[in-house]
Amino acid sequence: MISLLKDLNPAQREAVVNTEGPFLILAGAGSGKTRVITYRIAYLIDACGVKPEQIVAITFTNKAADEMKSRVQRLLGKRNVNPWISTFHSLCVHILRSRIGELGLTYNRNFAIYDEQDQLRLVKECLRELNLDEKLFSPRSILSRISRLKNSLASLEELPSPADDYRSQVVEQVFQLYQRRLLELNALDFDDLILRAVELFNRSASAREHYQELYRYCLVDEFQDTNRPQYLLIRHLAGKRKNLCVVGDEDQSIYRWRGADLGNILDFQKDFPRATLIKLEQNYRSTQNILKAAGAVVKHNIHRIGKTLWTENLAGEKVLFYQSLDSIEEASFVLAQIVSLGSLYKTHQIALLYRTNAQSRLFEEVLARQGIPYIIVGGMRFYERKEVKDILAYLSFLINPRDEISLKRIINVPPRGIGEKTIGKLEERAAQEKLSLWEVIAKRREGLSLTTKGETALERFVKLIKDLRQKAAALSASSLIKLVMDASGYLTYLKGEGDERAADRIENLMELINSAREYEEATGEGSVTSFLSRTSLTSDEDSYQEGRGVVLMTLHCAKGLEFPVVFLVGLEEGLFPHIRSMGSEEELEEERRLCYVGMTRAAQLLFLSYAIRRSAYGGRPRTSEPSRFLTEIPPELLNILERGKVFNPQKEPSVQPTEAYSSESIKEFFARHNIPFPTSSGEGAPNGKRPYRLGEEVYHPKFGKGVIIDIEGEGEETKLTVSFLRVGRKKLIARYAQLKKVNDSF
DNA sequence: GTCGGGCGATTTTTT
DNA sequence: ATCGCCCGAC
Ligand SMILES: Nc1ncnc2c1ncn2[C@@H]1O[C@H](COP(=O)(O)OP(=O)(O)OP(=O)(O)O)[C@@H](O)[C@H]1O
Repeated sequence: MISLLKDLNPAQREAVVNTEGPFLILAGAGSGKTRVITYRIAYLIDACGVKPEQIVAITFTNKAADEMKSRVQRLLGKRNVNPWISTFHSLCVHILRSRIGELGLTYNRNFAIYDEQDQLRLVKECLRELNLDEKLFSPRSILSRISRLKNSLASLEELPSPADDYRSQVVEQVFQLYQRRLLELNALDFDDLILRAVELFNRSASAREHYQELYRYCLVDEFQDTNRPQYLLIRHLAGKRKNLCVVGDEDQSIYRWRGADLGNILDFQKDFPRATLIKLEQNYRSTQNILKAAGAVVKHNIHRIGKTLWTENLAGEKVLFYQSLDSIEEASFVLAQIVSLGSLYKTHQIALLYRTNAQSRLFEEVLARQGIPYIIVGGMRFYERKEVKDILAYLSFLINPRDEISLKRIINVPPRGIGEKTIGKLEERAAQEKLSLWEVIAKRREGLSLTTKGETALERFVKLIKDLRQKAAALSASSLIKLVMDASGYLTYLKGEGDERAADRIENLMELINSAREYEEATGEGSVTSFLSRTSLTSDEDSYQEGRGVVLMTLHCAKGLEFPVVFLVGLEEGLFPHIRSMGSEEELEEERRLCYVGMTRAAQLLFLSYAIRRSAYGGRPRTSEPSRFLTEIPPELLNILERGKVFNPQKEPSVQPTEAYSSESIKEFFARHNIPFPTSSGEGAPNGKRPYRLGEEVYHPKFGKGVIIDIEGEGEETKLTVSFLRVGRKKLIARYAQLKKVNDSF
């Protein structure tokens, strides 16, 4: 334990050895906040004799939780020690599965957890019931407003203050019905998990005292991104002991869009007036250049407290910047650069970060083609795939007969002749007689003038469900999944489709069985409910194993992680900052913080790239200007790579930056590996002098370096649109503009 | 009444 | 790529 403390600086040590009472640690990126949490846990167990199960640590993502678990494990050696380390949501599910009865509502422990798909179905159902037109009130936006409303609430017992405009009134109306339905369906959405846990602690002294007694030490990472209900939960857990340690960085607050509230930091200081405030100012992660560049970007935020952050690390390379003509070239550059870094870095030391999940596709393709191992974190989630969701919906409905959303999802999947009309009649009766849909289906279908076909189909469906339900009790999740797939005819149905798409789906279902089996083996937990919890709470199949390859993920996912090499791609206005976040200064500042988070993930090398043209899903390519964040980095911190060249870190870059690249061009690289290189369409003036080409790099005495993105007219009349790195897009007349061609590397 | 094909609109970020 | 919607086939 003495050796533990050697790895800490004095400020960190203070935060670790003072184990009693409230602590607030505010500090910049890479200053060792997470290290404080992990060491504090280890110290509590090792030096203070605290029982591991008396400690609860909360992180923001499952990845972060896993990471923290293994770090703690490592600090404590081989001893098998299990403090509770999880996300807010997992913790709440854990609490609610054993105590939800004490809410005094009609919930029971087999409650379903609704993901966004389920939520949308429910919102649509509510809209229909309220005779509101989906066209006028998009379910998506209603849902997001409901979520915002809920996350601003102290608890679900509290009614929102009445709104004055019509739309807000509609939202509140839908919200009320939506919550009532969730209760009827014995289901909770993600927000409810927190809110109902808070409500449980408000209402049940016994539950509250139980957990306060159990969790004597409470630690929270990424505190800046907690929302109101999460803060209230923490406050409950801290109880009278107030052994609460929270760490955060307001510059890394990137979840305000889902209700994260910096006010929590102020409230913490109000609610725990004797809290010790600790600031950490030394960054241990990044090179000076990376840190300076990231700091320069985030300084452009006006609504910011500001803080000191310095490092003893080397200056390192400048931030490397590559400007490509289109997204394909960007992917090619990244691929070539990763290959050329191959001698210095292992693939798993490299991360590829982007703003939106959709951007991963191209990179996946080039990496796969080249045989470079990679893993994708998040994105198209396994448990959200249609076929997987379908089977999980069967499970959910078997376990929780009130789960009508799942029932309606699977009642005619595979198609068994129970169509819209039939379901309509059943629902009508359910509403009239105040029965659940399933009760009507199972017991009260007479006299509904159903077709013979519908009637027999229902008869068989009822038999199927009753049969499955009877067997379910004795089966593990994996066996039940297998049984459901066979008995429901789902597998046969997919096999009948016969195309490769269906083959993929079958494979995914086999993988589902597998993941259930692995879960059972890893946890010794056979219950279907607990497997269903897991599928709702964790996004990835256990695909995220360290050391498996280049890590591809969104910037949001990367929070809290660190990599020797980071590629931050798609730095274009409209993409990053994202067009939908450019509406207000607040949103823009959040995008900027996201950029700061991304840049500060890098320890040694940071590559930024940008594509002039990019085609969105199927549509025509759009041209865009470089992200404003690029222009916010002081030029002297940037090393602008020439098109077609990769950076070669073996040469000494800080002396002569322009000579720092390898002479192997990307083109040669592709030729060597026999990959067709994406070409840009050549256009330009035919007469006399060498014409300008689209995508060509030029230099303007006033505007600096830029790339030609459009050419109009011919000869003397040629007009060029040039995207300049520093000043953005300009239209120039070729004859007058004193443009110099920079080079012709392709 | 049900089902499947074709068509158009639509996707930020996550638990 | 996927979902909702519309239309024609059974
Ligand atoms: N006192 C220290 N001595 C040496 N290395 C340290 C020290 N404190 C932290 N580090 C290292 O610095 C890096 C960043 O630490 P950590 O992830 O805990 O920072 P953080 O503040 O949580 O970062 P962020 O907010 O950016 O996620 C890690 O690699 C960690 O091992």
